[in-house]
Amino acid sequence: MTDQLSVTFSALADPTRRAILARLAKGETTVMQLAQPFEMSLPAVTKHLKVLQKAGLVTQSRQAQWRPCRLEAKPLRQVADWVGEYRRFWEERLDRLEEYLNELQAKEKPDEQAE
Amino acid sequence: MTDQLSVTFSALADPTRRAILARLAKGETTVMQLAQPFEMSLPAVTKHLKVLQKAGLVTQSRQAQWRPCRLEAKPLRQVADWVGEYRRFWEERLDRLEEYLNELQAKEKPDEQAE
DNA sequence: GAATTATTTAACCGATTAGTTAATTGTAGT
DNA sequence: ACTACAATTAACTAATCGGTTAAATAATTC
Repeated sequence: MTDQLSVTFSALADPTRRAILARLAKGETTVMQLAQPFEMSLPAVTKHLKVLQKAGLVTQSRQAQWRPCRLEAKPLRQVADWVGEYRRFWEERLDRLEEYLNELQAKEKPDEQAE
Repeated sequence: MTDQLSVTFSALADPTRRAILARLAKGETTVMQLAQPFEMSLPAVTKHLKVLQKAGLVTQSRQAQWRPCRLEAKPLRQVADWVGEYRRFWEERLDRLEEYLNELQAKEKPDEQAE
C-alpha cells in the first residue's frame, strides 16, 4: 500500500485528521492550537500530523519554537479526480430510480383504488 | 472510527479494493471473476468484499451458487461532497502559483541576462 | 547558561488489518 | 444421496494503527 492515493485515503480515514484539515482550512496554526479541541495527548496529535504530512496534506514551517501547520490541498484534487470517475454511477442510479418512480406513477395514477 | 465517512475512506485506502470497484463499474460479476486478476487467495478477496459491503460500496445478490456483486456508488457521493469543500484550496493555490509565476516572468523578462 | 515553552521521539500496549491454509456451507446436476 | 463448484467462515500470523507516558530536542527569555 505505497501508492499515493491509498496513502491519502488512509490519512483521511480518521475523524481527528479530517477535523485537523478542517481547522487548517481556516488558516495556518500551531500544533498546540490544533490539539486543543481534542481529548488526546499532544504526541497523539503529532502522530496524526505525521500521517497527514506523509500524505502531503499538511506542511509545517518554523516560527521560533512553534511549527505552524498549513493545509496542502493538492492530494485532495487527486481524490476528487478519482471519485469523479464514479459520478455517473450515483447520478445514474438516481436517474433510474426516478425513471422507476415515474413508471410507477404512470401505472398507478390512472386507477388509484388499486393496491 | 464508526462514522460512515471514515469507514468509506478506509475501504478506499486499498488498491485491491479500488480495483474491485473499477471492475464492478463495468457491470455486475461473480467473486471468482473479481478475484481472477489478483495474486491472492479467494478468501482474501471475500474479505475485501466484506469491507466494501460494510462501507455500502458493494451489494451481493444470489444466482445459483454464484453471488454476483454490484457497485453501490452512494457512499462515493459523500466522498465527493466532502472533498468538494476543499476544491477552492487547490484551485486557490494554483491561482497563487500562477500569480507568482506571472510576477516572476514580469520581473525577469525585461532583462534576461540576470541570474 | 538555566528555566520555560512548544514540539517531537522512544518505548510500549491493545486492537485492527491483510494475508494465509483448512474446513464448512449452499446450490446444481446426475 | 453423491459429487462438484462457488463462496464463506475459522483459526492463525505478522504488520500496522492509535493511543499512552516519559524522555529528548529546539528556540526564547531572563
